Amino acid sequence: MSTLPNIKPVMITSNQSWIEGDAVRQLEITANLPGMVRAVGLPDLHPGKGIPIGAAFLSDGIVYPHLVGNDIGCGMGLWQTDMRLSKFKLDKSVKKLKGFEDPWGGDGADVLAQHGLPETLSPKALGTIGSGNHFAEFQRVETVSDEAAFSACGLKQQQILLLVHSGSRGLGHAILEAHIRKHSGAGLKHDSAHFKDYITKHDQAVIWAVANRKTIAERFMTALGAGGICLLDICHNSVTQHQDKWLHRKGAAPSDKGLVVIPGSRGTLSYIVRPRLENADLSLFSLAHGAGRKWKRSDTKARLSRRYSVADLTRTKLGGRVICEDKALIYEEAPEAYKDVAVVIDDLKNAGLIDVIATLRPLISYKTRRR
DNA sequence: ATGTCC
Repeated sequence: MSTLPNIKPVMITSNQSWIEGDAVRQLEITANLPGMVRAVGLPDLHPGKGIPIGAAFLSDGIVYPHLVGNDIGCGMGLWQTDMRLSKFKLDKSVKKLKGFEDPWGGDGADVLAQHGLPETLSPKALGTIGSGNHFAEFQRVETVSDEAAFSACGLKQQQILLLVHSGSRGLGHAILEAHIRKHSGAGLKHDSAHFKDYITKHDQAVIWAVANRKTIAERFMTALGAGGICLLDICHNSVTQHQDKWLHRKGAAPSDKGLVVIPGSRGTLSYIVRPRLENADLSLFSLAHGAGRKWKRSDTKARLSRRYSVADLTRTKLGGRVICEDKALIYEEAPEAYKDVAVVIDDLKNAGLIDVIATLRPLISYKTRRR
């Protein structure tokens, strides 16, 4: 008599953190796909389109492209600009930030070549943020809790930072679509030709997304007459080889790639954290990638429109400005639609997975602006 | 999430 596999996901949460039942059910179902050996739900876990977001899955001999999703390579890049906080003019900067919906005027083929990618790989989309939860955000240092680690990575309290959240745009979308058309939700056996084809394209999309965040950062800094250096770039949607198995991260930041930035929402602080490697295996070398959604996009307008006008939403409780000239999106991405990132951070800390190095305060959150 | 429909 054979027994069905029953993989129990490990949950990195506490009773102070709210996880939807739907998200847990999605996690349990996904954890029991053929070949799955371990699964982890992170404290920002929330329901997705069948697959939960804020989770990591380890499989043996098989890869599931739909667990990575369409935004292959999506992640967070953090730049330290050469603009000093004391000289940063909020209103003036807000006025200067425009035109990012137009194609980038630079040499996309050259950027791709610099990253070792074919020059024909969607060069025109490079430098565009996209929609949904993507953004570019200027920030300032709010608190430093580990001075040594803070300065060791080159951080300076007086410098304006730029956080970019974007991914592989139409490229990743096309890669997943092509896979789904042929194989639906089926996995790819690691010795098949389709597997090799997918992994090759996936790895290109991951690099493309890095190039995209870099191009976006340069566009934004150039718009303010500034330069800057990249402090970190962390991908939270990918599948990578892990020992002799395959590790899918769906809205999960790696804890074995150095410092990680975990943003809350445009109305809360972001956290720069140092993963604690000695405990990293507990969560499949993965961390929360943000606060996680609390409300469905489709619910936000009804829940908030009587409390806040669009104009209200262009300013946050922390004094930040929001550039989002899309009425639906400005409600969908309201801080209230997200869980409390402080609780997410607490859960990761209490699990022994991270130490907080610093917190960052949003100054200008750029989503989209009409031409 | 998405040149948001091939």
